[in-house]
Amino acid sequence: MRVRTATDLGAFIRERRVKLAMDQSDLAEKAGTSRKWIVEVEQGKPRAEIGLVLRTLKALGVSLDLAADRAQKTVAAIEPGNVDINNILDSLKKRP
Amino acid sequence: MRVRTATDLGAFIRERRVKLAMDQSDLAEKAGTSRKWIVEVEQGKPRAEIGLVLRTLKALGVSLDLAADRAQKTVAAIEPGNVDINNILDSLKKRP
DNA sequence: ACGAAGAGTAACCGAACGGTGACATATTGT
DNA sequence: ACAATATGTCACCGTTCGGTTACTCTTCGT
Repeated sequence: MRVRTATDLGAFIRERRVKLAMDQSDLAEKAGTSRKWIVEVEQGKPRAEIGLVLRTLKALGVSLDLAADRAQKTVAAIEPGNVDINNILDSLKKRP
Repeated sequence: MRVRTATDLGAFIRERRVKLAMDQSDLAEKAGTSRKWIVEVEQGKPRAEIGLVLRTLKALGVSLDLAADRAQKTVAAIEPGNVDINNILDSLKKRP
């Protein structure tokens, strides 16, 4: 599922929790947090901390993947047919 | 990229930012946050809030996907060949 | 009809957040 | 060598966090 907002996240977590037949207390314990926090996150709290979110996803057996959108190009790739010379130079420069 | 920890997240964000030839100030502005926050997140701050993280990923043209791990099964699916009768009943129950 | 279980809410509290502005180091281009 | 740029760090501050405990309100099984 593609997650764009905290609300998406909350919906996914709840759905997954229910599918695993856990109640909020179960999940809270497994994720090492409080039931109150689970309630808030499932409601889409945007200020929840990622650390807890990641632990919660782990407790739910959910993996999180990031991918650069094809639509958005790097500056070096905007000119068609270009080699990304800047990145090549950068990575060479960083070696001691 | 699979993200398991806040450190993973930070590394990905930095990598992506550099590829897009943005500095921390650029990204902070685009994501609607402060440069200080970008610094901390790139360093793997586990208590950063997801709302800002999601905005930052958007600013970087990165999509976030969640997927239930195949390994972990729902309770209803543990018994082989079972129909997930609980979920069916639940969804019927929820209709007004 | 009854009690149990799940979910949402409230008040309280210390701890940490994120923004600002300034300063200190790298690192870069000329 | 110099100035410009980028990154990391600091102190300060108002705001909000997350945990705890207790209470309500449904919904459920019996």
